[in-house]
Amino acid sequence: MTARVRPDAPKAAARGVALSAPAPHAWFAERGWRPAAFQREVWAAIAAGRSGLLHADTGAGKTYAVWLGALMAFADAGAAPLPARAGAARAQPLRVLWLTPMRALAADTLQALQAPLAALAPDWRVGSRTGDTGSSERAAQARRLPSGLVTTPESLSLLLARADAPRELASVRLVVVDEWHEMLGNKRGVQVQLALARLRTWVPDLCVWGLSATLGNLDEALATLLGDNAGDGVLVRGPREKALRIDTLLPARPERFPWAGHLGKRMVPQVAEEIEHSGTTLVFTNTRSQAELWYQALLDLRPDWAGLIALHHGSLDRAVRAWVEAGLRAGTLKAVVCTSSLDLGVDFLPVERVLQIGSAKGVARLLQRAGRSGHAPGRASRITLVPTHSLELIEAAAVRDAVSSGQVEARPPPDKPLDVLVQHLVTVALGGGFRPEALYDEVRSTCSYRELTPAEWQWCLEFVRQGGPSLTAYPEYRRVLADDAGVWRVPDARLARRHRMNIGTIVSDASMTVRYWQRGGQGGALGTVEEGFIARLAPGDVFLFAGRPLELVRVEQMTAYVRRAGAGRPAVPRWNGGRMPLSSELADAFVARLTRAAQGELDVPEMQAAAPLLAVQAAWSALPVTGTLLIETLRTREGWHAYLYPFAGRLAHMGLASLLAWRIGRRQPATFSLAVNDYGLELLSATPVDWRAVFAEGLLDESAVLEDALASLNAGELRLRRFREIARIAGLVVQGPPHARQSSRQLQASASLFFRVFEQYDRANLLLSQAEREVLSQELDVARLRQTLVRMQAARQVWIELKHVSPFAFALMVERFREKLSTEKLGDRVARMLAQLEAAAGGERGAAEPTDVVFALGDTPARKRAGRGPRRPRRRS
DNA sequence: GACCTGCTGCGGTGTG
Repeated sequence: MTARVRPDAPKAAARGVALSAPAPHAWFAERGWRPAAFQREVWAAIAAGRSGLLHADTGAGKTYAVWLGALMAFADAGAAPLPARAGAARAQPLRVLWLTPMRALAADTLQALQAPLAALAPDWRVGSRTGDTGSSERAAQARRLPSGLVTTPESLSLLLARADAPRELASVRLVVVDEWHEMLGNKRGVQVQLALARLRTWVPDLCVWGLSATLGNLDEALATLLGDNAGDGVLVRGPREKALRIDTLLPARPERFPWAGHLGKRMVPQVAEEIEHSGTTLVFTNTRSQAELWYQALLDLRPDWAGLIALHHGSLDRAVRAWVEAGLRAGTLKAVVCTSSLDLGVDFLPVERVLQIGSAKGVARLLQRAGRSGHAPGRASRITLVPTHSLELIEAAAVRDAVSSGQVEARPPPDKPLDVLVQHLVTVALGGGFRPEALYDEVRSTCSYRELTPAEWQWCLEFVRQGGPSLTAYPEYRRVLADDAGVWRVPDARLARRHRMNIGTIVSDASMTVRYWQRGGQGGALGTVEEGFIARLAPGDVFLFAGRPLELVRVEQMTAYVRRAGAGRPAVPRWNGGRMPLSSELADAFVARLTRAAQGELDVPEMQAAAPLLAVQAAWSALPVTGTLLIETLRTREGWHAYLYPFAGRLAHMGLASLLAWRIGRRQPATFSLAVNDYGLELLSATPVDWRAVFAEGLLDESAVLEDALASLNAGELRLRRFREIARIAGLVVQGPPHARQSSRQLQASASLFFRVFEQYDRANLLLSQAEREVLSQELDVARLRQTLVRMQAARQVWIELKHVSPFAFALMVERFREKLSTEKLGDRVARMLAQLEAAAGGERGAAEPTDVVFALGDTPARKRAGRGPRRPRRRS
């Protein structure tokens, strides 16, 4: 193998990487491959035994990953030249572990690796191992692992739990973590960190490489991947991102475009038009029910597209989704309406257009989705934003600004989640056992646990030894015991099986399978919906799911049996999914846009389309711009309203709203209704509040924010919810085997029981405090909340006494009505509000009376029936 | 009494 000096690697040189990289093997040369600079950089680093992180933008990642996979063959060849090994009788032992976050990616990766590996290293066998792996392959792997193994973090943990793990895994030379950005910020990533620490103990000079898409904290991503060895890591950047085009589908009549709402059905005809004139299109929506509704709406408009457009989201059965994916690959589908379920995964070459309905909520997500189009080399990616209300026009302009200035979100790794550690302890006890002192050092070599205190460590040991003080009486919580030699092991095969069935950190929602009803047998599975939704239906009711109206036939054993239903007005399932807030990066770009608009700069089509709304906002109130805190107050029949726009995302706003309400309530008795969205929040009191006086009294003080936030919310309920997940991960409650799985309701009940027991008898239980920490950081976004308070204090306050509900306030008002809907359908009510607002906005501004909307909202059904108009406002002095 | 916000991802069963 020849070496070649590479003159152009300033970055690598700065970090001290060897400058020589092997030339491509003849097999590659014959195929015309000329490695790019960054590929050589990675290659050289691996040849030098260094670890690192390769960052390449979406769309190119897969390809690079494959090259990296080929590189590992060369890395290994350093020890034994390829030609000599070609005829080797004995296959290589496990050399390379390749981790992917998705089973589907494992299959793809394997396929891509097979040809180059067969040519370069014929004595290598490659295989994959995921939950999909068949029993014969499993049996073969139990005898002998392949030389290159593509697997998931969970399956790797299962490998670590094998008694022969130390011997079997000691031959590993290189671990590649694909899509590291997907795992870095969550507990799956923590599980990967722990597994890597384990492997490093057996293989001190283990080479570890991460592959990552665009990320705001690349250095941290590298450090987290490598733990204590980070000092030696190399960060390699791929070529500058490919051409990316972000445009917006502007509403036909911007001045009539709604100020609130999220479905965006008004845009259906325009979207259909775009689909009509494009190649294969992905239509991303933010929620599963929104995907269902959009799919239906498109079909209603274009019945001739039946069979040409499809639906894809996480609650659909895997077989259904596989069919859609195959259709995409084959290019037989014109469009697919989907959720994040198609963010990752198979490279769909034929995808030409990507449409994003509603806010993408973050820059990284937008880039990820844009990257799904124009996958072929030399083709640009294009994403078209489809706003669902007027404020999203501004967001569209903002997100493009953020992309061009490289403002991408960071994903911070979780801070020592003890549930994951507890699970890992049992895994390690199964996989050959451990000595606490040595394992403590190993665990602390990871980034997430480097601050783990001896007391916390002891607590975890005790917890796996006997379940902590309150569970000592139960044998199933005596999971790990020290043997005579002082090695901690799992003493019981039954406990071992129980643990293996519970490995992993993903905890799913309570859900029920939906199946076609068939006499004398089970019909095909369509997917899953939440138990709570089905519970509200009676047999005969119709709901929309998997893109078709279904009639509920009966419910049996966690399965809802259905048949096709005719036309009608179906219900749409609701899933209590995640609640992604607008990212700080995007919010900042949003405010920057408003600030420029306030200076008269409307230089892009989106801002021009938003101009009517901005004009009304400016005339009736003011634009919330950088450095100011806009506080709108309003007096209606409902009471005393205050609207604030901190732009901190809905999670922080929720915390902030309840915090403010609670602090005001401490000064004077008051009850508040709260409403939040990603832009701001509303406080509404039925009794008089002197807002200015209240805000003057240190209401925005950021000290004691933790205590106040917890006190102000129903923190108990939030903590319990969080604790349920923790209990599953820590192995306190287990699902049981697939054939006799407990219902999620049962699981929840037992988790709640533990919660209460711990609260009463074991207050020091660290899993309880972890639940609290997770509530604060993940449900309330406390760091952002605190930051926001600081920023609000420093800002200049702009007080506006509203006469009309301002456009920004309008969205919040709608939000609140969603919560407590009475006699009127939300849609009707919003439509009426809109009509009146538009009338007010369209008429002579001075002439409009301060009535309309606000007071119409206070209209009672009785008055409406009596045909009387809205009551006149009772004006305050 | 419906509802028109709320994403994604994995794993296990068996033994000659």
